[in-house]
Amino acid sequence: MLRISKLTDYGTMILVHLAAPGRAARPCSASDVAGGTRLALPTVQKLLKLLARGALVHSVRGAEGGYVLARSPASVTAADILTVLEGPLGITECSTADSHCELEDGCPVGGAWQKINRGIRGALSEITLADLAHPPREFPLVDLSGRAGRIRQRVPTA
Amino acid sequence: MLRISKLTDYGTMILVHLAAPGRAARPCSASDVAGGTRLALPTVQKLLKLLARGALVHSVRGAEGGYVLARSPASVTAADILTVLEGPLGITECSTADSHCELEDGCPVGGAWQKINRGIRGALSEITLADLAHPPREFPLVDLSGRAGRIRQRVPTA
DNA sequence: CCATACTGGACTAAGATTGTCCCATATAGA
DNA sequence: TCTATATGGGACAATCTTAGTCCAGTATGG
Repeated sequence: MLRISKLTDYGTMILVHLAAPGRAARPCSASDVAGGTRLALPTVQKLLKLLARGALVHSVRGAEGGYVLARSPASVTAADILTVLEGPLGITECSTADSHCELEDGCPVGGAWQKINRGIRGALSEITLADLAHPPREFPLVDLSGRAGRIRQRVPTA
Repeated sequence: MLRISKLTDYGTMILVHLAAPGRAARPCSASDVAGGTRLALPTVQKLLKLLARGALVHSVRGAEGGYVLARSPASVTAADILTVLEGPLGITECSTADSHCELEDGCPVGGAWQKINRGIRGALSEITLADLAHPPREFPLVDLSGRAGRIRQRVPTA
């Protein structure tokens, strides 16, 4: 629960790939990224478009084109990524957009969700892409579950 | 994004309803709860079953039966509620159950999700049902969005 | 007994998510 | 100029999840 979508997870992987040192020099094509992340090409293409539209990566069209990180890894937070890939964050529907709540008045719960929301947003804002990209050791991995893997989309054949 | 399901939102309303002072005395039937919360009866029944199975409410069968809060409102956290209604919490699939990640090794992102996970869990553990039930004023409602309503299921007719 | 209520599960409809593909456009280099 | 390489912007179907409803079974107070 409270889960982020797989696409978002993939998108994060892509950003991490682009954040690797040296990749800021020349653009990295979608194919390159797909190869490097072992994600399926069409999916990578889709995600990169989204990331470009969200201004997290900069795109260069044409031959020799590709994608480059738009900002420094340290300045991109997890909250930024989630916002771009999943829309404005909010735990309940009401806490995001223009929602017409039929019980606005007698709804004492809303305020608390907002507080929780802020807590979550805080946690998401503390992690930057640099943190994600880099050190596997910095996070104790206290492990709420016993496993640290992640389900990945299997690449068809190529 | 990072949204909780409507069912969870409804479930929280139900708990808040049951946490009202005086309701700990005699059991409250599903119909009562539906009436009090303006949610549809079948939905309330379903949710109450889940809450009972999760040991958040205690059920009394037979005539004059119903549901009573199993613990004091102050001892039930939002994390408890979410866990019961949406299963073990975890931002990514890998962070919850037994997932077989095909890229376990070269996956530097996992650890960071765990950290984010802990931040979120912390935020969720700070809010109790008592907070949710009670004071509408205690939470500043800094308002990340401009609205504070919540979409509710419309009761058919009755 | 019988009306009241919970228990467990099945079931459908609706919606969101995933993953793929196609065509238009832009550009580097021969 | 021409061509191969890439992105841009959708459309699209398959699939999974969510939401909501309903029914047969069991327990219990009066």
